[in-house]
Amino acid sequence: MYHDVLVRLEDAGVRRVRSQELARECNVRGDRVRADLSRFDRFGIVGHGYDVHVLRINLGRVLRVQTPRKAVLIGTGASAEAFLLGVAGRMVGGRSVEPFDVVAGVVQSLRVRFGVVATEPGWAQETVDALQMVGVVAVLNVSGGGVRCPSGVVVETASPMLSFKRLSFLAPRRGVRVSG
Amino acid sequence: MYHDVLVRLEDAGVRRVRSQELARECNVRGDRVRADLSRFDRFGIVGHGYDVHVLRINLGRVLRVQTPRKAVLIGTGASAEAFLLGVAGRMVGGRSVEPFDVVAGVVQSLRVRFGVVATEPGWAQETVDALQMVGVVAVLNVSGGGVRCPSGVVVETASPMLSFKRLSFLAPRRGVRVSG
DNA sequence: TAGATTGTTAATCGATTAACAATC
DNA sequence: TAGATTGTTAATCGATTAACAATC
Repeated sequence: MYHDVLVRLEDAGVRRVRSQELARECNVRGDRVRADLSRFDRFGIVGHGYDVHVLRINLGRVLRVQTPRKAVLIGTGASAEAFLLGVAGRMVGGRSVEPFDVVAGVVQSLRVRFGVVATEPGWAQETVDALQMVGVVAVLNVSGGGVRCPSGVVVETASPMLSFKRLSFLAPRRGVRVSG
Repeated sequence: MYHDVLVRLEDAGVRRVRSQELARECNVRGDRVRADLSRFDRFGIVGHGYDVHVLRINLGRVLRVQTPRKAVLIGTGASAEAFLLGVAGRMVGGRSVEPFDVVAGVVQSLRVRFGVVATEPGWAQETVDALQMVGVVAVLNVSGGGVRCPSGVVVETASPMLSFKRLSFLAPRRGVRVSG
């Protein structure tokens, strides 16, 4: 979240940022930003805030987004296309459809560690299990299906349906005030 | 999360479910499920677990997903299409492109409370602000852009880029064991 | 009655908030 | 030196876990 904002700020030519400004962009409080960042190191200059570039680089290192990561995307439908568009910011060319065994072989020999599951919902579990078998350790599940995560694997599920149910519960209701 | 699983179970014809089984599907523990559910009511039968249908209905009521909710989707690109596909489970027909003022008028007069922002990233903030002005109280932001949420509005941002950065940090690294 | 499983209470843990000393 | 802002410590809060009594 902070990293995203820092990238935006740097692109906009901003040099210096205070914890409160960063907080505002992220809908949190200034002390929360400082507490979070200081878990890793002292990135700021007391009395002056943070150097945007320096903080972006350091946070990138912490998140390990500096070094390129090989990832495999399983699925051919609209979710797959939407994911590619969302990550690359543009349409990505060059696809071919291969049997899963072939894909698994490539994943294994190239030591791919990250996976995105964009299959039909009913195939999500099987796909994650298969990816785990060939060495994938982190999976983003955008299939809409549920997944029990095998040991040794981190699974993050992103589903518009789930997000919508959460919103439906969290939406402010007239006359009801919720703390936090 | 629980509601999603219950819908799947009911579709599969399952009548009864124990907290541990529900937990397994959601990658949590049985006592967590019981603690969560009992925040709202006593849905279960001691010694026998939960009736899938009864629990689904009750949880649906809590989440307010039973009553249909009017929502407005702003945006015409692939994110918008992908969202529709993800929610409806199929392609949805019947679109027309209207000036935003017209859309705002319709939102206001139909008292639409939910919004999905699938514009280009740079327009997300402006769109959320405009929706707030015409009475929207909950927004799902799938634009890829950042949004500061105006008061009185709940914003949930879903971004593949963000999810990927999180995974990149959480992914198990050889030799490092993390608690939790 | 015996066995199973919920719902609740108490204990633990971690995350957020508040306050402020350190220091640029 | 004065003002601003970080990083840290202590206090608060809420969420998770553990244990078990209640009861179907």
